[in-house]
Amino acid sequence: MNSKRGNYLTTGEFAKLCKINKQTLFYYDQIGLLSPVFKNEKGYRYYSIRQFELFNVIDLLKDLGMSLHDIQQYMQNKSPESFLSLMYQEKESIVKMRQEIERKEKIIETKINLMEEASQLDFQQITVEQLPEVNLYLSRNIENISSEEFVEVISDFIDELYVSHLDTGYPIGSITKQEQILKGEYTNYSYLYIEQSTPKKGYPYFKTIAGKFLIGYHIGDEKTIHQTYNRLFLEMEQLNLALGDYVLEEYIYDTVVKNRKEQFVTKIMIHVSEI
Amino acid sequence: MNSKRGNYLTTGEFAKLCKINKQTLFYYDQIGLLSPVFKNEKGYRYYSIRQFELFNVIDLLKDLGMSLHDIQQYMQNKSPESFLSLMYQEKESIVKMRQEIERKEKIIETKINLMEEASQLDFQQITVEQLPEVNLYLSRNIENISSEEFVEVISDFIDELYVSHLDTGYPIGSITKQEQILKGEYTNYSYLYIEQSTPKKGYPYFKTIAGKFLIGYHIGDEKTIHQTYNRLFLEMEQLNLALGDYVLEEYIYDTVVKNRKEQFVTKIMIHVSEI
DNA sequence: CCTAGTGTATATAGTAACTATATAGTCAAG
DNA sequence: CTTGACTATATAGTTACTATATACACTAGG
Repeated sequence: MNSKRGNYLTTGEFAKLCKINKQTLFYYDQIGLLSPVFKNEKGYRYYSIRQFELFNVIDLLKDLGMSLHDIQQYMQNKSPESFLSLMYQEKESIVKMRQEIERKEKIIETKINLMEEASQLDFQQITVEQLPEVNLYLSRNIENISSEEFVEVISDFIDELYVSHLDTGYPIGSITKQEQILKGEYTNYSYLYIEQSTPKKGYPYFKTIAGKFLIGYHIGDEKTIHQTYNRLFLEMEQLNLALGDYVLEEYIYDTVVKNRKEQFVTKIMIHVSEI
Repeated sequence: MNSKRGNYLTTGEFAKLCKINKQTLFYYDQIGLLSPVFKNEKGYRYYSIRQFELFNVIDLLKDLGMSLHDIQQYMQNKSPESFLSLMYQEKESIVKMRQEIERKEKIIETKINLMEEASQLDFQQITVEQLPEVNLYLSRNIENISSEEFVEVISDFIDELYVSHLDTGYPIGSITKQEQILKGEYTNYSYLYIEQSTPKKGYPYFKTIAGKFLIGYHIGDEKTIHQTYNRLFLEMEQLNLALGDYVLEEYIYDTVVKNRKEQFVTKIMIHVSEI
């Protein structure tokens, strides 16, 4: 039974088992991470089946983001105790990884929903809609702000999105107050915001928005947005609607899906009230 | 408002926002993946806040395993349609990634449990235990097999573990039939197995095992395992127990946690019956 | 026994995606 | 007008492979 070679595997066989390139095994041997149990007089490598379990652990640690160097450090002074504490540590890190993946899955779902919705839209159409409550996470106020301050606010805002996991795939939008709109300063925004499916309790800077909105779309660069505003104001007049407290702007198609600014599409939502 | 620089970010600012190395942005510009909206006459780069959303998408795709080259390919002919189909594709791949992570999380949990249990064991102790039902996934028969056949069976077995996701962190064990044990051929195994917390229906090669077992531990190389068997047989005699149908062997401490073979620990479970 | 085909080995170079270092120009504040 | 903190380019180094070139070994068929 189990003759000559005595249950050992050649490099090729072992590589196939591990589903990796044979060269990788040479490499692992070279750096001393995983060497065959013995080499014969011709230099042929022979691996034991037990080393497959070792390879699996190495592969696991690698997938969890550990460098080959660090894995080797562990392997050099391995013990049941150090293995156990390593596993506890990796358990923590994999939980974080899973949560990250789950977040990204949600972001992708949101992007899919947004794009599917967008594809159904007629950008020429102007509509009036009663918006149900929408939760917005706001930046600090950015009215009449300098470049330097703007950069700081943006950075803080995005850092907050990052640490509090508030980026769920929605675009960053902007709020402009009635005051600026009346002055024709359409790009003198008051706040940046990002929509949230559910409001997070205990955070400041949350605003819940609802009411009647006139919705239209601007195609092209931000610089020409006043034309679209004029078109929308005309429509408001005809419908006997007055400008409400603020206007929301959101990119529908931006640099992510279009090459040229002239093709960008911005959704403009004007808060309105009956006259 | 929003004076001179007009809401643009320098490379350093943008890098900080994206939480990446500034050099990486130079690199992305160089390979044409993500270039600033403009460079001034001194060569200074300026990024727009909208490019942050683009960076986020690039980063997302990168994390999902897409190469920078492929991301660039997409970016060169981007459109709402191609973005949508890319997202559908990535949604599928991220679901698979999540399932992989969940599997690895379970494997780590199993390893932790096994190591915690092992640390409580006294390897000198010989016990008799009534084992509740345990589900084992078996390899093909490997009695009196040649090296070549052994390699083939092992490969098929491990491939099956791989494709059917049967590796849940338990060690690979071996079953030896009474027949071989009586002949003193302790390493003429009949099957390899891996324990399963729940049996998968519809798979052949599943065996459910239960009954009375005499359990002892062999410390050291496989070659000296007959000594431990003799010790266990002596104990069986004293307890008036007869050898049952088979013996199970499992590594408790192997090459994953110990450096030298002399330190390996094998759990030996001898199926027994009252005389 | 020879040969073809498949395997093994080493050595070396190439790759992706950064990352670090060296050198030099820019800019704003005191 | 200098100092310190930025910007730039060019080039080399890093990690973890991956491919290629060359040579030796082993096995099965004629």
